[in-house]
Formats: sequence, structure tokens, C-alpha cells
Amino acid sequence: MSIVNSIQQSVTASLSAVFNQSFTEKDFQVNQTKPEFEGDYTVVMFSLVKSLKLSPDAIGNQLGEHLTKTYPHFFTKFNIIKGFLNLTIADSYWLDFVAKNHADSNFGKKEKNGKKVMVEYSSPNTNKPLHLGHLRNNFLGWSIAEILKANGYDVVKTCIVNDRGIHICKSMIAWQLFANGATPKSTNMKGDHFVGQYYVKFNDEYKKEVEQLITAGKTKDEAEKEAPIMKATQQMLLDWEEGKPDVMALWKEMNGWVYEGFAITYKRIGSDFAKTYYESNTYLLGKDIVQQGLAKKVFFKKEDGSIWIDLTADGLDEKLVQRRDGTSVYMTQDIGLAELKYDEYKIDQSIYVIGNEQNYHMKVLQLICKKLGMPFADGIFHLSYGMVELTTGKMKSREGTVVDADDLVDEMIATSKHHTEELGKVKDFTEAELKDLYDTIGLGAMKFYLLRVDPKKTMVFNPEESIDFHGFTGPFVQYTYARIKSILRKTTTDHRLPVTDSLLKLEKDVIMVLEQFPAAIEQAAFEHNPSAIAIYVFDLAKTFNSFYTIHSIASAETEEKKQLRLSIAGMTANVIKSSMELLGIHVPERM
RNA sequence: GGUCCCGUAGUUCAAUGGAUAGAAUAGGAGUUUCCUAAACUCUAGAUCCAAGUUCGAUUCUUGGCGGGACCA
Repeated sequence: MSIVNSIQQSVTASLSAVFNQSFTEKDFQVNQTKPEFEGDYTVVMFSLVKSLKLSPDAIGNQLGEHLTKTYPHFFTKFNIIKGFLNLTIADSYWLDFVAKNHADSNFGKKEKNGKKVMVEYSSPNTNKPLHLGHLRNNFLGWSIAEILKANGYDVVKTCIVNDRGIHICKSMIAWQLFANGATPKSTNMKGDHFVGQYYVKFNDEYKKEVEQLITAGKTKDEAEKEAPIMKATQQMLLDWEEGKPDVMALWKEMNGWVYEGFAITYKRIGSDFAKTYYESNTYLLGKDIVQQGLAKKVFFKKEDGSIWIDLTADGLDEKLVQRRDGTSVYMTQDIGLAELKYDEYKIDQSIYVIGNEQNYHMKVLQLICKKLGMPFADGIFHLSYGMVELTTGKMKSREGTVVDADDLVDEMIATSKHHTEELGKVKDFTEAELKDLYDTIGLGAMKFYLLRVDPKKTMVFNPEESIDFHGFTGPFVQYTYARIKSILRKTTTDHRLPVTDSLLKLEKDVIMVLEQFPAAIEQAAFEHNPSAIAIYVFDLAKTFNSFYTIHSIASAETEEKKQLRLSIAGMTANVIKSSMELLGIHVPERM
């Protein structure tokens, strides 16, 4: 049980004993005591004033007396300041905590709870390479999956690849027109970048054609519709839907190139999927659901034959679920895919890691599923994340300000290499060890930078800050880990020695943070928020750094102190490693 | 036009309705005969505005102002 839970229990028990009224842990708050006051944890009295009809200080006094008398091995001291009851926890409690948990590399993780959750993330289009925004998505998805695993869930990671549609045909047409048969191999390019070129080429050409038509006297609307390259693209989409062999062959070949490129990027950044869905296989799903919905009168048909759902009673609009020509829309496919996922994996929860521009869409999706009585409807959760902007504003592909994922990873790793060489601490490493270290630090910095912010919030990507290795960064935490490992290598641990010393302030500070790790994991899962872990582990590393710069571990005052500090250090290393793993970040033994 | 999200030090980010709003970075001043200075210590600096609810509001409500997204 966590310390906060223990305090809540004893306080509820003491309250009923002293005041002869029953309370629950929700009737009062337990916080960590602010550093400027004496004590470890604080119970706030104000919320009890009304029901007890006593002053906060009077309640605090009686409660404090009772607690220290009843649980002398847990609470040693108390003081009351302005309605806050500050409690000091016995050193023996903290020492016991370290003794029990310091060697447990699974500390903080929960037993399996028998529930299964799916995390859909990444979900790229096959017409261009991944960019900075995708990185936030990938890191979030991976991390939330790990966090849920640590909370006892079985996790199925999935990806839906947007591999069909007009935008895919655009790069195909441009390739046909301009490539002269070039391939990624012949041009020595990564496949996704190669195909992305033609998507850009399409837009350039389209723009030219539209301008020409406008100069020839067409209106903007007409020009946009009549531009030959656009008409060719639309024809190609129709051909694709009919399964015309040459179009299918080109489509398969170009998507294949993209997948080869994606595979390299995914491997580097550590994304993986238990199952990949392809839109080309799922885009026809959901059509029968439309019919069911009509029969259940959840949907209605308009005069032109199009099918809608009326969500005005829920504060939303009417939403189209099938066009008048009988073709389905994104919403319908998404309902179909949601059902497919449920049928295939029998999941209790389905998390979608998708940007916040789809908030409305996802709200409607869940609402429709509920109205259709889908058994999985309540389990749908949209992990909505904010856009990544640049210091100069938004990323715009048309203005060429999109930060490419591969370039960024290269740059981060190059910077970590440069920095490491400058410091010259690992000159004895082999080539392979060095490469590994550069990857660890570079990717660590990047992942930490993107995960340390609350997912819901729009964040600003500052290139200079992102490659900073000082302060609130991945390398800072990694460095603390490496330092601990270095100390552990140079000392010998003897766990048979009794640990009976009392605690110094800085020792206790570290132990208190360590004790909060399980709570941090729970919070991160509850909020679907990896930044809770990033903030936690940074706090731990910082607290540990302050501790061990003042108190030597290897040459501690006594052998007992040394063993205690080694236990604290070892446990800190374990928890740092576990935390960073939850963020998808490796930690180096040396750096 | 409708719906939703966001405004906190110069900058980037924290803060289940709780004490004097925390960090990082940039600025200023220091720390190495001692476990890796990618570190540590000290210093200065902020809640968009106006009402309301509350013992207590960055947090909740309403109205402004500013920024963003989505739906047509």
C-alpha cells in the first residue's frame, strides 16, 4: 500500500475514533508537506470543519494526538499551521520500504488485471514520409501502451495505414508523368521519401495547370476541376476501385516502396505493431451497419437517398453516414473497423492516438456506436494530442516548413555524437558501443522532449532546446543513471548488513520520491499522460543528484550508511530505468 | 454562423479547489586534491482582463479580449 493510502486509512480510523463520526478518504486531502514546513505529509483540515463544527486547529490537534499515540511506529511527530496538519513519518518506515523494494526491478508495476486494451497509433498515409507530428503520435502511442502494460493490461498495438484514396493516386500520377521509370533503388533514395517527392511534384504541376487555365479565362473553381492532372487522378481512383490491373500493380509497387521506408524509420524510433490494418481492406466495412442503423431508426434517409444521423439533441449536427450514390464516408468505415477490432481481439478498451483536429469526428464516432448499441462503444477512447508547432509558426507542407522525421532523428544522433566526443569520456568504447550510445542519447533526448508535455496541449518545437542535453531532458536523466551504475560497479553491496541508521534529510528526500513511483504510473495511465512519468523521473534524478553530491556513497561515514546509500542508489537506478522504458527511452551504463 | 480547445517568469513547460504558484532554459554569482561538472549551490523574474461561487480560485461559473481547431 502506498504511504498516502496508509495515511488516509489511519486518518479515517482516528477521525471516527476521536469524533465518533464516520469518514472516508474523500473527506480530506493528503498532500506532500511543503519544504518550508516540518513534516513529510500533510492532512488539510478545512474540509472537516463543517461536519465537525470545530476549528481547523482544534481538529488537527486532536487528530494529531490520536495518530501519534495510536500509530507510534508510523507517525512520530506532528504540527499544525493554519489548518494544515503536518505529519512526520518514522524513519523506520522509510528504511523498511527501501529494504523491501530496492532490488525489485518490477517495483511499481501491477499484476495482470485480465483486461485487454488496443492502442491504435502512428497511422500514416502512404504518400509521404513521416514528419515531426507523426513522431509525437508514435512516441505517445508506444508510451501509453507501455504504461497500460505496467498497470496490468494486455495491450495490442495496431496501426491503420491510409493506403488508398485520391491523395495516393496523386503521387502515382505524378510518378507516371515525371519519373521516367525511376525507382528508390535507381535514385538511391529511401522509398517513402522517393514517393513523397512525387506527391510534391503533383501539387506543383497542379498549381501550374490551374494558373494556366485561369489565364485562359476560367474561374478558379473551374480551373481546379478541369486541370488535366487532377482529372487523370480522379480517373485513376475510379480505375483503382474497379481493380484495373496496371493501376493496381503500380499502386502495390509504390506502396511497397513506402513500406520499406517506413520500416526503417519505425525500427529506428522503436515503433511496432501487433497488427496493421490497411484502409484498402477496410474502406468497404460498415455498409451493413448503415442498413442496421436504418432498420433501428438510428439513421434516416433524405429525399436524395443519402443517409444521415441526427445528433442535434446531443448538441452536435446532422452527420452524413452514406452518400447518395451509395458510397460510404470515413465515419462508416471507422465504425466498421471499430467493430472488426472488437470481433478480432475481444478488447475491453480501444484507444485511438489521433490529433485533436479529429476531436469532433471521434466524438461523433463514439456517439453513433453508442446509439447503435455497439458493445464496444463505451470502450472507445480518443487520446487526443495537440499539434506540434515551430517557433516560426505552424508546419506547412506548401511552404516547405515541415520537419522531416528521418532528418530530425539524424540530427539528434549527430548532435549526441558531437557532444559525446567533445566530452571525451568514453574513448575506450568500440565502434558498435559508440553507435549504440549516440542512438540512445539522441533518441532519448528527442522522445523525452516530445513526451514531457501534456499530450492534450499544442506544443512548440524549438530545435535548439530539443537538442539541449541539460536540465529537463532525457540525457540529464540518462546521465544520472550512468553515474549510479558507475558507483555500483566500483563498490560492493552486502545486503546482509542490517540497516538501522536514522535518515538524513537528503536520503529521505530520495526515498520519498521513490515511494511515489507506483502512484506516478497509476496517474499516467488514468490520465493517458506519459508526461506524468517524464516529470516524475526528472524529479527523481534531480533529487538524487542533490543527495549524492553532498553525501558520498562509496566513502560514507559508516559501513551501514554506505550500504543504505547503495540500496537507495540501486533502487533509484531501477526506477529510472523502468520510468524511461515507459517512455520508450533506453538508458546507458556509461556516458 | 455553430461547436470545442488554449492564454502562467524573457522563452519552453508544471501545479487531484489548499500554505509564500513550481521546474527548466536564458540572465547574475559561486562549487572540482573527493564515487564522471551531460552535475551541484545561491540569486532575480509570471497566473490575459472583469465579476461571481468558496474559509481558500491558476484550477469551478459567467462575460470580455487574444490565439487555435473542427463542422458546413
